[in-house]
Amino acid sequence: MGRKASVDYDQLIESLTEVFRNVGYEAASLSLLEKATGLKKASLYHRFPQGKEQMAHEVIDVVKIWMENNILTILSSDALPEERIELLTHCLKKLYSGGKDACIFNTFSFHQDKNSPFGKEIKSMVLALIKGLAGVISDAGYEQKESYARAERTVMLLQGSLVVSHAIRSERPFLDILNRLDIELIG
Amino acid sequence: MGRKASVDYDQLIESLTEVFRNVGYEAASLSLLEKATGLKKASLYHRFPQGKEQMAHEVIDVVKIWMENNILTILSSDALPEERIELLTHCLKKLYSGGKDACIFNTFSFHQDKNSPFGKEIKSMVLALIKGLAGVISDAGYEQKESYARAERTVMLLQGSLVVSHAIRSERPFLDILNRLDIELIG
DNA sequence: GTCTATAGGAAGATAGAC
DNA sequence: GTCTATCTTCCTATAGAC
Repeated sequence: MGRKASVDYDQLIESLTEVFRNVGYEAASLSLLEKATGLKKASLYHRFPQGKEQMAHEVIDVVKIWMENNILTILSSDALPEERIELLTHCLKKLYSGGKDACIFNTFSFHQDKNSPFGKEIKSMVLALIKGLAGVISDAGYEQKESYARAERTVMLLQGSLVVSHAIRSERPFLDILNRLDIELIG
Repeated sequence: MGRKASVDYDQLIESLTEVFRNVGYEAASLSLLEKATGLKKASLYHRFPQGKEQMAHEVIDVVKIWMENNILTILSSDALPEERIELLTHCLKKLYSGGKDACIFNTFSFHQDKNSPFGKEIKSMVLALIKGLAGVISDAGYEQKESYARAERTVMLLQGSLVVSHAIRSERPFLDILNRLDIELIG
């Protein structure tokens, strides 16, 4: 009785991430996190002595590093803008499971306190993403101001398409936007 | 001691709405709802015997009626498309407090259970909004398919701009989209 | 129709055995 | 490093006085 779980850190964070981003921080109870990770509460506290808030912070940190190593690396590569956008498209499709999963940028923006403990990290990630996209657009020949506007607009469309996809329970809106990513960015 | 509150139904629903849409269903504890409404838990249960879930349902119902009587009425009026869009813009600006408030379509799409008890209502509201917008676009001369695509895209942009505005803690992205509403819809 | 008081359970968090 | 058992706090919900 009482099988031991033993999960490596990456797997652990991945499970936590899935819960946090799909139900939100407050609704992510330790019971849900137990089920998702296969670890008991006490084990989670052993790994994250500060509890749920620490879990969320580490989730955000890992997502940030993932974004830097994947999205932002793709965007700042020396490939052609069209090729970078093609890679980005596949990356986003996988990241959001084709529209089924929510985005942490959205989820973690809701909080009981007006100023959530995650606000600063989320803000810097969103701004970094917009900046990265603006770089590709600039490389495609647009001037800086227009590049930033297009980048921000594309982030809005992606976020909005996820909201609409979840609301109407269809992945089509998200996939439609993904398929037009090149047009939105540099078309 | 123990001042009586006595709040009329509309004021009550408005207070509940503010909590629900800004922190989400799960995080909207009765304590928060008490503070927002000025009524004690037992009084809230007197008004809503089914508890929190009933409160949320009635909030959604009132929002739906508000949407029909305001947004959808504006969109289907016999004024010029440009004039309807102008009215819509003011309406949305007020509804979301210039970008400060979140949208119930987004908030209520997150739930512990994969199938939330509010999913159907939210879905039908979002589809009704898209349909209403598509009507204006059609009236401006676009064909049906293109009208629907533009309408859906505009809803995405609005939702996405709210997400981005909250994430970067600036109302500018939302206000930017509002200022371009006419271009997005019939430009 | 509102309140105080409280039941009953789930939440976050800890102690200590293995 | 994981577990069971427990603690305390908060949450949803109810009983009953006014």
